[in-house]
Amino acid sequence: MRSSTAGKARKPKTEGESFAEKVLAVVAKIPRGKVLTYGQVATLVGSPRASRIVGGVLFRLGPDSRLPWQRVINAQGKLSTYRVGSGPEQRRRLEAEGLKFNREGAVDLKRHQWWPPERLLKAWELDEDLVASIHRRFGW
DNA sequence: TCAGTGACTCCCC
DNA sequence: CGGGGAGCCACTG
Repeated sequence: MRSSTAGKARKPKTEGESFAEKVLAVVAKIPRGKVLTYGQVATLVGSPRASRIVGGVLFRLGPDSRLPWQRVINAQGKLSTYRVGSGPEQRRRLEAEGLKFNREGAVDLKRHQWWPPERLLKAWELDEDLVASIHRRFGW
């Protein structure tokens, strides 16, 4: 067995799912009419600072995916997908679920942001310290 | 193996 | 409230 790469910690990989797979699993659970931010998703899969990677995963997923990718937005309550062309599609889908956009193109996160129920957190085996940090960081 | 990349976030002014 | 800039880190070729 190779004696590891020098320095940086690598992704588990033998630990079952990859980062991307975890992201998709979380996204699949977001209820209709609710949203998560990229940062929340990253936090929920155990890498609080990997929000950009979450975006990359969803980008590669493609707009035709069966998953509710439209329910992931940025921390400002706005859509980050205009840059890649799927902004109108995402907005249309969210409005179809009852979300309202204000004049600046943002939804009310306080009202629509979702947090998984305890049983899901358990199923995802989130570290207790992580859950505690989530409470602190997002005031959940 | 490794440097480049980006559907992000935060911080500072 | 808005814009600029610097981190961030899994993924990609």
